[in-house]
Amino acid sequence: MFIPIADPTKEPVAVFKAGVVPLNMKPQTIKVACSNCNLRELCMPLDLNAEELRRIDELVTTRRKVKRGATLFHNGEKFNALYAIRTGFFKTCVAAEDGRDQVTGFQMAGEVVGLDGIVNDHHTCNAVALEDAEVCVMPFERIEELSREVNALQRHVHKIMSREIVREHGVMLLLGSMRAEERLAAFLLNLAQRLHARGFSPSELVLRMTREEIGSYLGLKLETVSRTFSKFAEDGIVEVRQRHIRILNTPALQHMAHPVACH
Amino acid sequence: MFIPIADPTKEPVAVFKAGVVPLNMKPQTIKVACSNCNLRELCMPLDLNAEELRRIDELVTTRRKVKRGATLFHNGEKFNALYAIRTGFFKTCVAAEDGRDQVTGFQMAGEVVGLDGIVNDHHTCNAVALEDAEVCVMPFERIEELSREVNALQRHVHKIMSREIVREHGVMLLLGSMRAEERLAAFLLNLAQRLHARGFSPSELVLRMTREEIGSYLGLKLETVSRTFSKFAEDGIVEVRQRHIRILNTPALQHMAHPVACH
DNA sequence: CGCCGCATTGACGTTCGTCAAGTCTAGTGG
DNA sequence: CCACTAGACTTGACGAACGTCAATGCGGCG
Repeated sequence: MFIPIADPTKEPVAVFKAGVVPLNMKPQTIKVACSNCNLRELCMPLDLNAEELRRIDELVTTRRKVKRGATLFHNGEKFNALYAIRTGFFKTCVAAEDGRDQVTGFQMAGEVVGLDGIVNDHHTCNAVALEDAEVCVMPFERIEELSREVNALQRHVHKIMSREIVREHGVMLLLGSMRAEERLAAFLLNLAQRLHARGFSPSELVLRMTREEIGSYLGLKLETVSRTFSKFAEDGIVEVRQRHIRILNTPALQHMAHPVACH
Repeated sequence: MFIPIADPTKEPVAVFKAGVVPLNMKPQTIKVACSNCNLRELCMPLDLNAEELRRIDELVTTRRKVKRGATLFHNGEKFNALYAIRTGFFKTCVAAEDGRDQVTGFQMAGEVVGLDGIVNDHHTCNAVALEDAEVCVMPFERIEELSREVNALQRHVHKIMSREIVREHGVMLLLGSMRAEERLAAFLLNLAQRLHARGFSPSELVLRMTREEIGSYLGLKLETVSRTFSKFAEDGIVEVRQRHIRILNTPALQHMAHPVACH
């Protein structure tokens, strides 16, 4: 099956609890270099020797907190850096000049945002935190410099960009040829799978975005999203309580997401 | 205005006739190194010194002819190289396992295809020639090697990938929130603009793809594409004779593509 | 406790998809 | 050079899916 949303788990990844830190350390004393970050498997290359690991630590100059509702970067802003999400949840959206806007993705811990800014040296979309978040700032100049010397990093950067392109192909398939139920099913499965890869339950999730944001991403109106949730609930496929979702019947949901495999 | 399809003209580009070569040379004697290719401004970085230009010529190992209807690469195939289109016209499409497929883009001379293959070392879509075509084969290993040494090339590769991401954002906006007329208008304007940048008329174009392929790209059925063409013709905005299109009223078309800018 | 934003649900309308018939054109072979 | 054919395109009638508008419900936060 083709999974239409970002999938960093294509490369083997250890399962862990995101955000868990030893209780006997105060938060501000925690050394958060990439080399000992528990998200390293998600946002950094795997096969690094000690020397390379040390150099990779130079990539992140600062970290930055972004409050819920605040923007990490916005359309038109000068592009300087890519951002690796440490904690929190983002949406990215592009705006048509007539005011409509389209959510182009939802990003969570370990994923990288900002790739849109490279072409024109300015960002072409907005990245908005859907919950309080923290990101690692990686100046692009430094990424380019370092990836000339560390082959694994160069390869990694290429893969991250290619992965985003492939993800968007999947979204195009979804938007271009799926019906409402198929879209929502694919969306839920993808979210669940990404959360599962981060150590959360594979069947229980809390949506960080509104029905309207889901609708924008899926090319549907919020009422249609709501109705489709209700239909899934009636059919006993998921349990829906506001933003709390429990997937009761994963195979059924998968079957919805890929329709008529057999005629 | 947001233009939802690949736009290599964001960087300044000389206007020229594609495919024009001196008549006194036999085709097979033509030396086609990047350094003297008339498409260089489109697929290669601009600011290279003589030494770098020479090295760039090493990028293209071979050229490959692809007959109309044949595939350049297909889903599942091992990824080895990126391809710069010298002549001809391609579509790329992803397939859902149930048989539906979605056209993800149309590519013409000077554009690069194959980026989807980098993540998993295998292509995830098909690239099919819509007319007899010729491509420059650029082994990806070599691209990576060389871009470690030629900064402008490194930057260029990053930009090409980022541009593709931004293009796809535009397609998502189109698929997610535009109506049929808006989609087709945006599509025609984009095609015309890209052809214009290659030295063709800004208002007259020959479609290389079927109504069905246009429909797949735009998330519409072929009948809807056909009807929308007819409506544009009735309104005197374009003249349609099969695949020959003449844009009679560009501003009107632009107005269709961005709807209600003012309420 | 009350308010406000988000979510749900219903009734109705529009757009686009489906099905079907018919036309045009480019390409093929006699 | 012309007739034939298959594929592509057009057009119409109808229906389904989703959007729109509106009323109501719910829950979290101050």
